[in-house]
Amino acid sequence: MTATPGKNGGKKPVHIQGTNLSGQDAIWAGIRTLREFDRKDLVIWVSNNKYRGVNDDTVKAYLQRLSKGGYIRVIDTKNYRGVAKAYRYILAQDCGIHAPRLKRDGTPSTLGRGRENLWRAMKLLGDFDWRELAMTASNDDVTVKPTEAKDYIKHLYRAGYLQCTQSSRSGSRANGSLAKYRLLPKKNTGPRPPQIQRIKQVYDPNLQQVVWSPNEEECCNAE
DNA sequence: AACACTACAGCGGACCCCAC
DNA sequence: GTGGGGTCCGCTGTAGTGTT
Repeated sequence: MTATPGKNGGKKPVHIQGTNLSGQDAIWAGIRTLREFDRKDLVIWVSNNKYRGVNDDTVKAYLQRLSKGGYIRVIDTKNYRGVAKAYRYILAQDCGIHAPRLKRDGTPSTLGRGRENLWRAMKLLGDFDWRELAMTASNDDVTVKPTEAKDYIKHLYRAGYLQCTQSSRSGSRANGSLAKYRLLPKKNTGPRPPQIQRIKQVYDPNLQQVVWSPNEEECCNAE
């Protein structure tokens, strides 16, 4: 299999996608609405309702994962003119509004869970330093390293999402303390965590916009 | 200890081929 | 002609290492 260079296959950066629903989110919403469906039903529903331009192959691949994971079940197959075959699925396990994140073999994926926990912990804690944030964001399923929490704080602070409520005191090791931060209420933009992209810019999927980039340092209000 | 940078693993989406 | 399966590529999130 060789991808044609000009076709630029592969995942696009979230800010290019320009939607607050991932393909999987849209597909899962369609499954929960239809309950019983074949692939064509689902593609039509998704394109009409949630996510214009979702690729048929994306639906196909996600259905495979859901099927392997036991979230949907094949209840029927039908033949077209005795040639092409189509599966009919039924929702077998409804885990709620959030689309299950699955690996190719159908087992749960923890990718991105760390950021979700950090974002939730910020809203929960009020004032926090990076150690407290990492501890609160960690649970049995996901371990958030302090350095990850620190990096996330750094970027959100630059993006103007966090207020520094207490500077760090590193002069004396005995009574030294870590800087404390607080999420600004007006920056609690929604349930989805702001993402630190590979090019180090901060993208808020709730607002569907880039809120800070290294080229626009002045947009960061260091308070 | 804190910060900066780089590399890697694995996921999501798209392309292509093949079976029916 | 249609749909399933395999594969590839770019991305994100995470881990590791070096520097200050």
